[in-house]
Amino acid sequence: MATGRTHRPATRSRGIPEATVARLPLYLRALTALSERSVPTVSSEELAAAAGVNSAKLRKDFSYLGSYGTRGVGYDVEYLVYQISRELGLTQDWPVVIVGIGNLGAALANYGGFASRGFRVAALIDADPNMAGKPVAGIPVQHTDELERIIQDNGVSIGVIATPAGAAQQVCDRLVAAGVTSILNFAPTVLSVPDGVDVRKVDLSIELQILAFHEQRKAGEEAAGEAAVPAAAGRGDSADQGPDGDVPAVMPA
Amino acid sequence: MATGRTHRPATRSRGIPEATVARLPLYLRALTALSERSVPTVSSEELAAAAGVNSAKLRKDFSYLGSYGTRGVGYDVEYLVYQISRELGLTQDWPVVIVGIGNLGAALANYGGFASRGFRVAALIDADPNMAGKPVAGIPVQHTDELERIIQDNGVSIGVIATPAGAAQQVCDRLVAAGVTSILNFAPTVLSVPDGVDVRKVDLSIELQILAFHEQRKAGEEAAGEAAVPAAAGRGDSADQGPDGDVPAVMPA
DNA sequence: CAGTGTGAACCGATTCACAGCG
DNA sequence: CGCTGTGAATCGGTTCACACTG
Repeated sequence: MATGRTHRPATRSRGIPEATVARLPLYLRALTALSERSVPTVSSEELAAAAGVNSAKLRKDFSYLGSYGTRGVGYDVEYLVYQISRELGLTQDWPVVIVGIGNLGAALANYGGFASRGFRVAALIDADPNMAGKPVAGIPVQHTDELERIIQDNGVSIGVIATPAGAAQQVCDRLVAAGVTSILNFAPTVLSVPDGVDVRKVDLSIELQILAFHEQRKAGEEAAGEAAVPAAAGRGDSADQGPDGDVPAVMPA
Repeated sequence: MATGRTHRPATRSRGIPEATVARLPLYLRALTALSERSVPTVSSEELAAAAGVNSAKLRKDFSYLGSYGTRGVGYDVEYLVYQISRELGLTQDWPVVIVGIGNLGAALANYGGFASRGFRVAALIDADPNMAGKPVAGIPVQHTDELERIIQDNGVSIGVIATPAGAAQQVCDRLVAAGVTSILNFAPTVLSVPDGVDVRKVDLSIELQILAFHEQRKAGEEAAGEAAVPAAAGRGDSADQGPDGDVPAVMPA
């Protein structure tokens, strides 16, 4: 869906399915953990369990990247870490700016997962003049007026929006005008962007609402007779942790 | 994917596709905005634009709920708000607990989107004794020791984990043992839970990594000749904002 | 012979296109 | 006549099952 129309119909050399791309970070995390424990190789079965997917899917995913395994043995952990990092573009480091330094923005700024993996928080930006200069996560907050200069000076192409919903579109427009081409949006709004700009959305309340839906189902089904809930032994580790599970949601808009 | 095996093979009365469920909150938000502006009816086209999806998908989605529209006219905003709220189970209100009151936990506690839509933050829980008693978003933080009691006293069935990765599984186990059956996990770990418990995951760094992948693609393709990037007129509002775009990711695990 | 790599079957979701209705 | 509702076509992704290989 997302990857809408006319998204590169040609130059279709190595087309990795979006669903696969969305899982690569998952594999990468699991592999990194193995790497830290100096595990040399893993089987698809083991790695799949660690990443929370099933092994057939994992093997299929890797087959899109190339044949990096050894039959009868498994995958070389270090090698795979490298290949996936490269595929995701994490061998270079990406400067990102975070706009909107409220609780959420601060949480993002402090989030270790960014710095550790190819991302560098180039600047924190907020509209509140009182915030200007204050350090958050060791980085001084700068005023929105500086936005364009910051983007350009640092060659930023990825922006994170953590502002209130009302400000999001305006911030988005300025980011895009200044040269940002990928946006991670935490504000609960639909952003409209020109063609060629990718937007991903993370929406906290939507996730809860989806859980509520399923929760309601569970409650309703107790009554509905039937041998409901087979209640197979606890701790069924195998199944998909369906991350965002999902489908990517990137769109040229 | 997520909705793995043997998930209610029977009692298949009103089966709403997971992909549709994941979009209902989106429609609901757009409808709420229209409702506040006292707009009485919308066409599928208009509503789809406001929600960031295409109209065919929206109509198909609504068709799973029933025939709530009027041909030649559109949908009644108020009525639809009610129907979707009911379908999502938001007419009742769900007490939730947030475990791990760091920056992220605090951001979640302050997040207006929860309280406004069927959710009530019943308690904030943190392992740090120094946090105990401190109010965050007007709610006093309680110590982890109280977790089981809090869950039971408040009949909490939905828990939010915003702890560091290392603590997540342990917290999860305790939540589940105390009776929680839906978990929203912000910690970058794969949680394993018994059958019948739903887990949804929100992972900040994964989203960025997916953006990086696409960003890298864009950079690479400039060189690769070809009439790349047709650059259709700016601000293409129609296309999917593919929210989490996604596929649900709920799993009985 | 254990475990990868992959064609083929399957399944759910999206899109198309138009019949049906207010 | 305009817009909904939906069967049919299509697409992308997942699962199956097994041939192949180190």
